[in-house]
This record gives sequence, structure tokens and C-alpha cells, in this order.
Amino acid sequence: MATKQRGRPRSFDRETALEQAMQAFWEHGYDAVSIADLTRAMDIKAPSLYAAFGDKRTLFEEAVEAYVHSYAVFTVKTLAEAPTARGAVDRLLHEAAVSHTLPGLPRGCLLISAATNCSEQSSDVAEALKERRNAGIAFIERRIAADVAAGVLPAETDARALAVYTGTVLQGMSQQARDGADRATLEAVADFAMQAWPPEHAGETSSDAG
Amino acid sequence: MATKQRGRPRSFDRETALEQAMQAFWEHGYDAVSIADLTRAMDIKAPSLYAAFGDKRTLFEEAVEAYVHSYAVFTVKTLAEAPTARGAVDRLLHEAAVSHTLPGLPRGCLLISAATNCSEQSSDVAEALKERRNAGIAFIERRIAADVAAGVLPAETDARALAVYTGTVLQGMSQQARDGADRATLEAVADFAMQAWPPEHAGETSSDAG
DNA sequence: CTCTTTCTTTAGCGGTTGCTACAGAAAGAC
DNA sequence: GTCTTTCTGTAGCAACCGCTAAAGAAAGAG
Repeated sequence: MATKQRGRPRSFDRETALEQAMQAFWEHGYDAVSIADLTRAMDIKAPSLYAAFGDKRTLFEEAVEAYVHSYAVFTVKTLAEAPTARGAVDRLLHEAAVSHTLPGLPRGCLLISAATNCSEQSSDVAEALKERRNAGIAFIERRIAADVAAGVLPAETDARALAVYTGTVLQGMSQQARDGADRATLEAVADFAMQAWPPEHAGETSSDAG
Repeated sequence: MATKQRGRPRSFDRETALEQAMQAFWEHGYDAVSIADLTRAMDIKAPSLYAAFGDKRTLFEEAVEAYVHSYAVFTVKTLAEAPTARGAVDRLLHEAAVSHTLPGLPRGCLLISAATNCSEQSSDVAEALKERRNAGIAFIERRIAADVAAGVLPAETDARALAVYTGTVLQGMSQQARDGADRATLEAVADFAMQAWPPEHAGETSSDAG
């Protein structure tokens, strides 16, 4: 049933090329990476790029998906699986300290830093990443609110503010990683950040909430 | 003694034009703002821009200076004048909540967000802002270390990590402001952030240190 | 007035941008 | 082998990039 692909086969590995494009976008951002930069990084010519990935914007969107799949799925996983919101965020911050300073890869988080400086005509690219970031914070907020409802976190906890605080630290850590902070420093930052969290009511979890 | 200026006088106000350029850079970043964008925002033609400000990079540097003078001098002032490092940072974070969300102005902090996505050939612009950010953190670190030495903060306080934590929150707040967080939310973030700070030893100040 | 100085304007430089038409190359179908 | 399909490389499109030469306009000096 599987009829063989007709015509001349592609001479490059699509996944590898996408990975190279992703790293270029990760390091310099959407607007700052030109098609010439991409074809150099991916080691293919422009027509091959356009045939395989559409246009620059579509390639970027696919690169974002690849980034999420490779380096950010742990976020959702951690938030969903950890027994409490506090434990989840603690792990999240420490995992960020690691993933933002991986050797041989660009610093920081692509979702945070790849579309900060955008011209007017690519403002929708910036908007898309902004919505991803805010969705992440909303996700953390729901996790916190569940723990508040379950009595794990104090009833007076402002779930929204605590979630935004957590997102603020995460986004600041990305910037710090790009500015040269190493993993150990970011781990120390994560430890400090967790001391602002309200204490948990021991002996209870909200793992059934969500 | 004051001989009058010869030749045709400038038909625009240099400071006003610089202010417009600064806001354009503030909102979109160095690379994403073209000369055409600038001449439109400043309401002058390109040769007038080049005659008055040199080239794009020089104009950006002057815009950064103008930004610091208008919106960031309070930082150094606060750090130098507040009786303790803790009090200084507390004021700093709340002032940031205000200045990052001023109505009618771009969101966030120019020093943090105006050179995040840079092409290779303008990497020195990014480097210059990065050094400003790290110098700010080093300044906070010295203020903390002085309080530790004076016994105001616990002896075991890691001044470097606490300073980087503070910078992380400040930079995250800028990102949050750009992502839509309002002043009240950022103030709540600032309050959370301060709860990670170690307690002060009451009845003592380090106002003589520095 | 003329002369000099400095600004403003028009017009356009060489280079780069994202993107593509077109011809040639490499595969399967027959 | 030929035909069809699909990818690759060359070469180049219109539009924009940062920047500037050249000419005209507006001021003071004489």
C-alpha cells in the first residue's frame, strides 16, 4: 500500500535542517535572522528551504513547535504531575536553570527571547509568542488556584499574582542566562525565588485537582 | 562673547526629535527600527537626522543616554540614598512597577528590551546594553555586601546570588510589562519578590558604607 | 545687495531583504 | 531507454536597508 515517493529525493535531512533553523532563531530572534543566515545554518539553498518549509514565518512557527517539543514539554509535564503547585514550580525553576544554560546551545528560552524586537510587519510573530507566555502563566495560575482550593496553599493566596511572580522569575532567568549567568547562579536565583512562596499545609496534596 | 550661530538655523527641536527616536527604539528595539521609521517618528528627513545625530548607532547611544537620564536615574539615586539595601531594592522594584507601565510610553525598560534580537553586525549594540545591565546588578551586589559587612543583613547572605535574583525580578518585570501586566500586578510581584529577601537586623543601618 | 555658512530637500547610491522563475539533476514508472 | 515527478542550483526580481551627493533655502557678515 505504501507507494514509493516519486521524483528526486530530498538531499538533506529535514529534521536536522529544522534544528539548525531553530537554533538560529533561538540565538538571534525572528527578525534578526535573514534567509541568507538560515540557508547558511541549514546548509541548503533558498529554493530548497522554501520548498520544504514554506516561507520564513512558517519555518519560524515550525521551529517554535520543535523547540517546545525538545526543550519545553517538561514544563507542562512537571506542572501536571508534581503533587503540589509549590513543588511543581520549584522543579520548574530548577529545570529552567539547566535548560537555559545547556552547553552548545543558545542561552535562555526561545519563547521568551526570540521575538522581543520586532518590526511592525512581523508584530504578529511577537504576539504569538506573547500569547504562549501568558498561556503558560495562566496554566501556573490554575495549578496554584487548585492548591488554594484544596487547602494546600493558604486561602488568602493571590493565585494570579503568585503565578505572574513565578513567570516574572522564569522570564528574568532567561534574560540572565543570555547575559552570562551560569547554571549554579540561576539555581541560587531559583532558591531565592522559592522563599517568596507561601508555605504549604503539610499532609495534604491537590493531585486530584485540576 | 556669545557670537550668534551662522547659517540657516535648524528647523526642528533636537531634544524633541531625540525623544521620539528614543521611544521608537524603546518600543521596537535597535534593529527593528529603520531609518525610515525614525525619520517618520522624528518628523525630519534622513539628511537632517544624519547631520544632527551622526549615524543610527550614535543616535541609539544618545537615545539610551536620554532614557537613562529621564527614566533610570532614580535607580542609582535610590540605591545610593536608601538607608539599607533591602529598603533600596524594595523601592527599586516598586518604582520599576510604575516606570514600566507609564501611560503613553512604551512598556518595560529600554535597557532590558531594546537590543535582545540583534543581527551579527549589530551585536556590539546588544553587548553595550548587556554590560549596562550587569553593571547595575554589580552595583546592587556592592550595596548588599555593604549591608552584610555592616551586620544589617545576615552574615551568611550570598550577596552575588541575591543581587542576581533582584536583577532577575527587575528584568522579568520588564518582560511582564511588555506582555500586558499592569502596574498593580507588578506591584504585587514586587511584594512577592521582597519576601525572598533575608530579614534585616533591626536598629542598624549601613548608610555610612559604600 | 553679495558672500558665506548651515540647514533642508530631492534623488539615488551600493547592498541586503524575502522570495521565486527557470533550467538542470536525480529518482520511480513504464 | 523515455516520461513524469520532484528536488537543487543559478540567477535575479522588486522592495527596502543605512547612508549621502548635490542643489536649493534661510540665516548672519560685510
